[in-house]
Amino acid sequence: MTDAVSALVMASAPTPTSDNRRAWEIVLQRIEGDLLAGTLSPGDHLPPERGLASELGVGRSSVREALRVLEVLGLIRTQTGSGPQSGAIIVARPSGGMSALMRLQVAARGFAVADVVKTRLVLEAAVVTELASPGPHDLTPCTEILDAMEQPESRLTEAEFLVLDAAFHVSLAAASGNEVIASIMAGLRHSVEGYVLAGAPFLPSWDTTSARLKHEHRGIVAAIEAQNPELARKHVRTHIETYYAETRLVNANLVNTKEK
Amino acid sequence: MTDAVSALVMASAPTPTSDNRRAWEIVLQRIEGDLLAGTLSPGDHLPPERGLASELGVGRSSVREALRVLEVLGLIRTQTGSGPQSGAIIVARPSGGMSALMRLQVAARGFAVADVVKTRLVLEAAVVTELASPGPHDLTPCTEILDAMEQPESRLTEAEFLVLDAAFHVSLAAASGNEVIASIMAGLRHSVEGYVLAGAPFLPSWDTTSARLKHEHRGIVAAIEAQNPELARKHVRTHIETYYAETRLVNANLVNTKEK
DNA sequence: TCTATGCTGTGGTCTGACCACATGAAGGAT
DNA sequence: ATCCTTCATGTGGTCAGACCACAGCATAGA
Repeated sequence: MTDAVSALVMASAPTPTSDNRRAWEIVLQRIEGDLLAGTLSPGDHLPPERGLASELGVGRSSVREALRVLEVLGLIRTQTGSGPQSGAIIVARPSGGMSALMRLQVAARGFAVADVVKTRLVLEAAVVTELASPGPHDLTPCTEILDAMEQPESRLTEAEFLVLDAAFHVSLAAASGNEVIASIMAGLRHSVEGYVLAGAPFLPSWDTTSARLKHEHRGIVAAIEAQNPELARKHVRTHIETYYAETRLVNANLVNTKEK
Repeated sequence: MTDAVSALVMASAPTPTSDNRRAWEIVLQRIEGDLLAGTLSPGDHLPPERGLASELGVGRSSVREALRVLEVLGLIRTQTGSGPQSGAIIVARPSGGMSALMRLQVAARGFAVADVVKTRLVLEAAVVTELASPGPHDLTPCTEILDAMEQPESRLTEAEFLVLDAAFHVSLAAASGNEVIASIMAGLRHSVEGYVLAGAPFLPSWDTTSARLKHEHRGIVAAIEAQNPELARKHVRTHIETYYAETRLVNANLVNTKEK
């Protein structure tokens, strides 16, 4: 369809007509512009909602719609009260926004769980490849999480275990130093957390599964520390694919259970 | 810090106290729940804002804040008027939300441009590897975009060319059949589009650069069609890294220009 | 049968009001 | 002088009501 392609080019042309933007978009663009211009930086306060509204000539509710978007996207944090910590503050924490986006897209069938898992595989393979190559990589946070998972006296529930499992994988991505990949990993992992957790009680043996997961985690870390990228990738592949196969089985069981 | 780890576990515990959720979160969770339960599916209409508000016992403005979030995240599309196309409709288009998220995070310095480029590299290498392996892959949309880029009579501006360039890379990801990777690629590409476009006029020769880009695109497609994953990855790596090196150079020039 | 007109319900926006909250200044007690 | 209590202030969070623009549809008329 050359029509579609030409439409693509057309869409990039600016519309010199009247201001068709909705009021909350004006607010959003203003803040984005201030960020790009350096007028606004992480740690800075946004103007009060009422001030922003009168300054931009829009209603306070429109300002609030824009701020809500920024909050969900992980750009700002809001707090009531007075003082230096109150108001809306630029924070730029992408993980939360990424998680919300992916979780909702999975819920709305925009993202297939299988694609989420495949993407995890691609990214985590790249992460361990990077970590297994020479360089200043600090795996301390990762191993600390593994230690916590293996405390026999802590009697972790399935949910707690899975939280730590997610944290381990995200910490690997964080250790690679790529904030973008770390955020995406966090989003991918959290987006399917509900499915994994819902299926846990239906596993043949949670003890067996969790023990295997813990063992595989150690294997990944060992391969990284041995600077063996191929082995690390292989372990990651096995880890995630087996995990997913069990999850898929579990979901099938869930469907069967519902149908009964 | 074992403290941090234990805090992680604590955070997963439910809070049995009063309902601390904000009103718009109630709306968001309601819609997410309906999606997960299958009550709401892509193509369905959301209840009218006023009805949702009274049903959930919140104000209409709170409902609107939640809907605004869903709209930016690419889950719904809203339209005024009456009839079957009006109201809020579930659409589940993740690309727009991904682009908005990443663009704003780059603007707020939550994402470094270098990390964005590295992530593109990782994902696009995986995409071409997949495409170069046997299977039913339709590259027609990709080559049509390349055709449009090479029309000598179209006299594309830099902006139009870059739009098509972005579309080509996204179409590759889409051809691989992984919607998650395709959305992320779209987001990554669009998040840095402003930087690339701003630097284009400062390139030594736009004709030379664009000709090289077009040639490299053909090389990538040729390697895919030859089912040569290694060559395809190599071309992708060269393509993106050279592109980024020029962009970085351009940004340095921009800084120098500003300092003069 | 076709056309024009107005009704209806939708999202989009603004205004004003009230609340809960955290801070910090003012004032009183020690 | 120091400490504690009290309250004024400004912030976000929320709601109710009003109005607008718009798209469809039913109705009445030609």
